[in-house]
Parts: sequence; C-alpha cells; structure tokens
Amino acid sequence: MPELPEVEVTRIGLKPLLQNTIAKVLVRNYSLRWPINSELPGLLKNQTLLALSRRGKYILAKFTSGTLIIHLGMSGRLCIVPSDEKLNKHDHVDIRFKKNNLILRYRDPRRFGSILWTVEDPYNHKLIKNLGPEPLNEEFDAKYLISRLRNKKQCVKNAIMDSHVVVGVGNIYASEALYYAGIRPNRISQKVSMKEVLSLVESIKNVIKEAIIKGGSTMNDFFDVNGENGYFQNEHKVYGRENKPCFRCQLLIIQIRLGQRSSFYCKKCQR
DNA sequence: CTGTAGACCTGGAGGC
DNA sequence: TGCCTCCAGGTCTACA
Repeated sequence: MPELPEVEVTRIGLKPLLQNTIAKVLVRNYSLRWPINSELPGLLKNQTLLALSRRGKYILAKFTSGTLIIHLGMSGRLCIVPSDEKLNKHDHVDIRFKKNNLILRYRDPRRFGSILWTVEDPYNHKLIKNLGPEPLNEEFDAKYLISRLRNKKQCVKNAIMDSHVVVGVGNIYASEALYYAGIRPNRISQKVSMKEVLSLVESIKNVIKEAIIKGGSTMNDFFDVNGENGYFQNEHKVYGRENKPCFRCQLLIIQIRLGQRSSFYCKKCQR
C-alpha cells in the first residue's frame, strides 16, 4: 500500500488523537516485520499523544515518555474506530484512548509493517538515522541527486527507490516521476544528464505533492484513518497501464521488470 | 563498497 | 469448486 503520500495522509488523519491519553493497549499478534515489544501494553498505558511527525515512510508518534515508530509495510493500515467496531482477521493491535473511547487500530494482512517503541531520539534509531533526504525538502535538489547518481551503474528507477538516496519514493511514484521527467526507468544512473536530473527532481516533488493533495493512491486496500479511499490512482499516467495508450502520444505503455519490481513506461515519451 | 536475489507474509486473480 | 502459479504499494540481510 503505502508510499510517502499514503503515509502522510495517514499521519494527518491521526491528528484528532493528539492530547488524548491511552487507556489500554491490546496486541493480538506480536509478530510483525520486527516483533512488537512484549512490554508494549504496559509501557503505553496512561501515555499522552503529544506530537505526530513523519520521516520517510515512518510515522513518529511522540508520547509522554517515548516514541512509537510505525511503518505500514506493504499492507499496513491505521484507522480510528469506535470501541464497538467489528474486528477484522488481521487487526493486530488496538490502542484505546480515554477521551471519546476511540480506538487506533492497526491492520496488516502481510505483516511487513512494524511498531517499535523507543525512549531515545527516534532520529537516532538505526532504521531512521541513515535515511536520505525528504523529497519535499530543499536539500533534495538536482545538485544533490546528481552527486548520488554519478557513480551508480544501477538503473535510475532503482536508485530513486533507494531510501538512502531519497526517502518515500516507492514503486508507483518512481514510475510516475520518471514518466513526467521523460526518462526511461532502466537508464543507467550515471548516464542521466544534469538537465534530466533537474526535471526528475521537480517531477518527484510534484508527483508526491499532488498525491498527498488527492489523498494518496487506493489500489486494493489503502484507505485513510476514517476508511476513505484516495483519488491519486485516477491520475496514474503509466503505473498499472501496460498495453494502454500513453496519454501524450497514444503509443502503448510497456511493462518491464527491474529489481524484481514491475516498471511501466512509454517508449516514445521516455528516453 | 556496490548491486542483486532472497527473505519475510497473506490474499486475490487467472489458468486449468 | 479446487488447486496451482503469479503478482502486489517495502526493505533488511546475505552473498557475489
């Protein structure tokens, strides 16, 4: 499910829980990507949610004496539900808050997500401290990106999906950004020109900004915390459009495989 | 150090 | 129906 836009939409949707205090935590399944701390229910009880931020695809929920680091993996989802909401097979964690009797419920069929507790600065956490820049920050610019692509023999799509190069660009938005930039996904990174990198940086920023505005992409199972789907899937130009006509030139969109992931592009519009 | 395949999981779609 | 294979929004780890 979630690339940066979907995670950001989720983070914003959690804001109604700010300043609310946890009454009880129920973990039904501790085995996610990393095991949930077995002490978590006791640790979180009576903690107040003070701030919500995001680093890459990680949601950072700051509480009174520590931070929950939440990653949604491929199929994770957070929703705010009333206490009598019917249970789904893959609802692994319930965090019940005191005010309004709301439950923050974590569902994740594939269990590639993670919920980690730390009392340290989360930016020093090993999963977070070595991440590349945020795509919407000023520091992510053409000068930076070309410096990272210059030595790489890897293809450019894999490079921009590497969270140590830039965070948040997943399989959908990598294909989309490369389409807007007119660059084939299988181009060797070091052969991409400065002019193309300029365009690529702008395309990544624009595609991610637009996707956040449209509420993310709902493919099968992305919904925001209130169960509403996103609309950005209607804006996809190449992702999932194999054998369909390019919106610009009508040539059929090609699907190839790069690094075990599907990639989509137009042979005429992308060089 | 760099790059890639494998691993972790469940479920849905499509073929037979 | 059922069984099989392949595919899916991520990313860490092991290995060449």
